[in-house]
Amino acid sequence: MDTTRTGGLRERKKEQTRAALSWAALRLTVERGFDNVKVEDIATEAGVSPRTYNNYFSSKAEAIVWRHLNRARQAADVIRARPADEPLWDAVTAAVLAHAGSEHDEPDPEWTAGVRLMMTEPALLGEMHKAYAAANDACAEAIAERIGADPHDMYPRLVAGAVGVATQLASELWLTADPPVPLAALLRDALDELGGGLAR
Amino acid sequence: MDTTRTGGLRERKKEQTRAALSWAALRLTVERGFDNVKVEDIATEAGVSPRTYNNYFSSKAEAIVWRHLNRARQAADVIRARPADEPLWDAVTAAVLAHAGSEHDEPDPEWTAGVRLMMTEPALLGEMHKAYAAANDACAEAIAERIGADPHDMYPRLVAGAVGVATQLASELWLTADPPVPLAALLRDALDELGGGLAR
DNA sequence: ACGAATTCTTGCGTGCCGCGCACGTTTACG
DNA sequence: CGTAAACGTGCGCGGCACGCAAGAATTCGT
Repeated sequence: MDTTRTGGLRERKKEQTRAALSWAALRLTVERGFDNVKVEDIATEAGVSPRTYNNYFSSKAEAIVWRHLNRARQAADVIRARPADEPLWDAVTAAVLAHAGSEHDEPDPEWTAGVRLMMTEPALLGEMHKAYAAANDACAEAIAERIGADPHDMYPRLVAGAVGVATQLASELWLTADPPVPLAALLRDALDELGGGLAR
Repeated sequence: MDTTRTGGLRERKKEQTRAALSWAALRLTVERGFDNVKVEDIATEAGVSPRTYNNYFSSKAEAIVWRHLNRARQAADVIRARPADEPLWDAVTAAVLAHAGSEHDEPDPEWTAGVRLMMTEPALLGEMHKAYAAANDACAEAIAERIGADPHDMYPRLVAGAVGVATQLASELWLTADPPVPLAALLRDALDELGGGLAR
């Protein structure tokens, strides 16, 4: 009876409208600019009441960033999927690189537009950083599992945080690179630098 | 005629009211909680019109975090003040440690309350992360100067970002440490780990 | 298979916030 | 000392987040 693996029919519908909402918010904001979009527009676009919109997201920014946050969270699963005998840093590096579109660019213009929007619009910067922080926590948990540490310890969270910084920085440089540069290369550079030690 | 080094009489008055505003916002929010404080209260507390408040800060969160941001910016100057022959990482480490209350704790309860508030109240998290990002940019600029690199290069910004993560993480662990631990120790641990390389 | 209970959606109303506009006052400068 | 620029302030508007309660849809027990 279940079309997907998650049983609840109701939950699937919820996630579906939530995704539609976030998608509509992103699309409209890219088209018109952040403050030329009213909540009513987003709700209408997704076929829902404006009031319902606020049952899913408590701010415009939250709706827009949600997709990006979801994607960032998956990085934790990719880390978990790495072979257990791999050294931690190699596993993390490989996971991040694999998660960010292996080696050749498939820019996915819709997604890059989203990233560029987040970094451009000041009203979204805060929410973006919150999303990165949440993703870092998820990664820290995965890393802690892997090395058998407490998720509240310093080391796993430090590693996760450093990876987050590298990702953010690589993304930003990638967006503003005048001769386009593959994202994977930037990521690898940043991660290698962190892995090798900043004191040199 | 000038009581301080910055000449403009007008500018000093501006910075003064801005500081008063930020201080009032912080104090009231610590006392009553974030959404039990109205802008009118903050403005009244600082002896200014509510309308004027919005000429200085465009949101409650911005006002509260402003002091913290200002303090974080100073870290860049501390880095610049380090002897030029010192290796980069040592200079950065020393600067951060010196900037965060050398070795023995002078908790400054007013300030710790502010930090705890920022990390507790979800409505402030976004603005806090934005502040850290701005501070990172300032530090990256100082670092770039020191090593004679372009501020837009990857390396200085990576170093600054890593330091920012270490600072954030150390602060958080410090606030939630059941047997109190000196902040400097946590900072040193995090920075050493980053300096020595995360691949081990 | 059918009715009850839980959950979701929606309309309405409220309080607050950010900001544009215009005017009076204060400050800087020649 | 007079002119011009910058600042503070009152007024008002559009929008947003959310509490509340009623209606609709879905799940579950039997």
